[in-house]
Amino acid sequence: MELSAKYNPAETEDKWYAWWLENRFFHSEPDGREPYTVVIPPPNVTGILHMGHVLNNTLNDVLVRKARMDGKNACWVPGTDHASIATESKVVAKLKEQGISKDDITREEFLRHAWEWKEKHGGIILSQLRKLGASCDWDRTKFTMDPDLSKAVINTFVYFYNKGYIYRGVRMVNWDPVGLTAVSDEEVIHRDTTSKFYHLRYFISDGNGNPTEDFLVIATTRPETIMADAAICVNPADERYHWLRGKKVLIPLINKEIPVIEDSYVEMDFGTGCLKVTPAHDVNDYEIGLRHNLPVLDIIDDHGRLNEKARILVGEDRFEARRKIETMLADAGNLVKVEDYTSPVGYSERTNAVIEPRLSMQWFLKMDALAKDALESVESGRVRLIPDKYRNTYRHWMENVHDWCISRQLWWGQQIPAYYLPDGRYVVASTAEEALVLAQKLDPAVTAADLKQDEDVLDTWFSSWLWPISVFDPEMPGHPEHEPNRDLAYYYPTNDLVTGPDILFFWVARMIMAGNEFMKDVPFHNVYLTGIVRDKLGRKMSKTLGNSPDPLDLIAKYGADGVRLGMLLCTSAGNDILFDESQVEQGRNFCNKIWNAFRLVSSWDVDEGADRPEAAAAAVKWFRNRLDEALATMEDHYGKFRLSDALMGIYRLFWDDFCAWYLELVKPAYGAGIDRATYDATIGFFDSLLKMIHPFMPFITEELWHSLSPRGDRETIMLQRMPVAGSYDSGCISDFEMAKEAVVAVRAIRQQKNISPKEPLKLRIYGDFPAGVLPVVTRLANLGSAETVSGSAVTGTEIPFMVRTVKMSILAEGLVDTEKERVKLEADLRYQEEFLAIVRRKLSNEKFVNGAPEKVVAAERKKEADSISKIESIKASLAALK
RNA sequence: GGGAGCAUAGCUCAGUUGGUUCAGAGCGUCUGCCUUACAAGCAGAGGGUCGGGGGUUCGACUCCCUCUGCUCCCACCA
Repeated sequence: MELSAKYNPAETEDKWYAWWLENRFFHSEPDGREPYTVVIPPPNVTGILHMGHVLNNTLNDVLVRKARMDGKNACWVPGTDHASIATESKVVAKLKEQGISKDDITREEFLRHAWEWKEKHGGIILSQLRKLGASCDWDRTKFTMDPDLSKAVINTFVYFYNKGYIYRGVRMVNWDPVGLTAVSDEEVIHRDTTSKFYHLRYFISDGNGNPTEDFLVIATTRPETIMADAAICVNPADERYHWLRGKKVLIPLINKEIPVIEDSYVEMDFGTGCLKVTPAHDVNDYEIGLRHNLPVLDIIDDHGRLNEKARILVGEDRFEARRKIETMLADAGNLVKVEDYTSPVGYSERTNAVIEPRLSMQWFLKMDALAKDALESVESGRVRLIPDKYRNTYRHWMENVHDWCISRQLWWGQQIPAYYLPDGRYVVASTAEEALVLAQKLDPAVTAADLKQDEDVLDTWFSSWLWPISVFDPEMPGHPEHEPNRDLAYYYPTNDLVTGPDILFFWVARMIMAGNEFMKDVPFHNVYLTGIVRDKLGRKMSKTLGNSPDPLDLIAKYGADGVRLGMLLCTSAGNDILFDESQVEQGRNFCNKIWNAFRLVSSWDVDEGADRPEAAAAAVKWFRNRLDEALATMEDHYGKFRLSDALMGIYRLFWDDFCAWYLELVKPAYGAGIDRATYDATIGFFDSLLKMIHPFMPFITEELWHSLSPRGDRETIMLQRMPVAGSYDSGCISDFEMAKEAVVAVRAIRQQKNISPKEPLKLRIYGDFPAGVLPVVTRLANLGSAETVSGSAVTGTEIPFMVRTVKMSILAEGLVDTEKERVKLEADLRYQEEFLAIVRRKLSNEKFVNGAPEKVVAAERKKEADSISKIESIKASLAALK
């Protein structure tokens, strides 16, 4: 069969993936083997594949495939996250397009739309992962809102409630006026934002609500909230304002009288030293309000608009109101000045809306005890963070954790299992039936119809923190006394988790908490934290910037193997990835290289009668050792999660060692057959190389592995054992390296002297050269002859060169430019003499000889000896030139 | 404001306890090649006083101090 000179991934990738699925090679069931378990960081159910997913899942797949080939029972559990706020906002937007407002429909109707949306878009990202080659056990696909997983979430809530960890209360929370829900502290992104600093004049009241001549000036960034001011606050130590004690001031525009209070919270040297206290709309002000028993007046509604309590600008958006009130204040004579100002402003991670600190009734989970154990899990090393610089960050977070606001004012998610009695009291239970029983203990008259379930749902992370447990046994969360089922007992704890550092606290830390709580064991042993995928210019890839390529386009253009390789080549743990399409091109080129190496080998015909050439024998011996060496290095890199190093090692092994040296050495002459021993060895090497490459490039390796030798119907490379490093002879490798150096030197001479590669050259060797690899030089440097001569008298018709300490020369009558050679040799001589002087200076330093380890000193002495012999050799060559 | 990290070739990065010519790799660049596996290729070459300065040491890319530049995390100065 004629093979194309270019590898065509489109012809192989879908075929093999379908075949893998058909044979259920990815499927895992508990058995006697050692398990290797990974759970996918569940992507948003309605999401589509982006470069971050490609990075993450490629790394995951490499680890899983490697473990599988190491003979472990590898299980990679896929699934999706319901992503309550992200999904809900998408559904709201889609309904809006259809002219439907969320306010006009019931919860049940909305959820019906949401589930439709989920059914329609929910599978997309998972099918995209298949394109990438991800070897997930699709039979185990889970969704965080599957009925059993949702039940686990509810049980968890009830468990922590009964344990006293969950409480309900009015607290200042981060309100997202676009998502219309509270979000947790972790979901707020602080960004420096330019705004204005308004200096406002508040007149002192005469006691009857009328302004006097006197006034004070406050500085604020939020003039639209002045109507909610409850006081003006100064530092008690601030003598400038002692005259204000006991006074009342009037809020501009609405002339509302508020007191002046003192609190050391106020910084005297910031702004004017006068702070307006607005308890409803600022976290600190709220705290001050509590201390001073100030009233709370909430003038901003859910959507971020001023409500009727503001008295003016009612119905205006907060930012619009800010613009308008500036003019109004100026007109009223209350605006002293406006300065430009930059300060951190909180934005919603999901909707990018400016967060409004707002007082509201929410559910919280106490974190201190959970965080303490989760910190210990990492500090003790039971969970290893890779790279470990994240341990510091992790510790800091765990030591400063706040209680977790777990309620969300959304519909898409697990509804909080709290049931209210008509009198306002409530009970918490897993089901309405159980709730009724509890409620009737409080009030025997209560009926099922009287009970009203809490409207809110739980934070998405309140379900995903159970993921490593609930995907195996959803009965377990909330029931620590439950006997783990067969799957959970076998697969838990999982081995490695690959995820981004941006969700270290959202997700990773909380999974550790849930694992400790319900399993009394950590959920995973290693957390490999990837970098963020950025573009060439270092900008984060994002939809809005439009700088993120569509992974599927890349796969179509370069093949999945090429994309995987391109991603992995620039990946070191924890560092950001500067992605560029040229890397994918490199990946594609590597596919092509492998493909063409195969084409070469497959074109060979074995000649059973042929003898093995010396060069081939040397090549086989060397490559056998080299392969073992490379395998040992590879294992070392895997052990340290240095996957791009492991890959690069294999890449060079294949391209340089195997293709450029080995194959060139064993390649039979055109039209000639190859001897059996060399052929078999080559097929064996190729087989090993394909296995080494397979975790990184699963498709092409499966394709070629099947073509390389006859295989059974259900034989797959993915279930072959990874070659194991044997012991190797480094002397053999070193000898071969010396032969390579000689070949390179001769080739360089050809280039310099413009000698065709086809012209056989005569080589002279002055000294000892490892005899076993001489045929290598003869073959690849295309030598007509190679003779070993004694002495060092190079004649004027030779071009001398050094390979390590061995002098060699090429006989090249008529091509030797004596003058040039002399200049070159003299330069070499000067270099060597300087080098020798440095070495001798070291060796004559007693402190060095006495202080340095023996090995180092011995090495220096060898340098000295080598240098002396080189100098002698160069001098002899120079003498011969004269 | 607090904390962490980074700075090595044109670009992206290795360099594991200070010590074999340890200053490396990949890509890119330059030169010569359509050589019967591969021009998505082959052969060869050039390129860095390891951010600046100081210190410890027989010896520093590696350890310490300092300066400069960048990044990230955390944080309630309105």
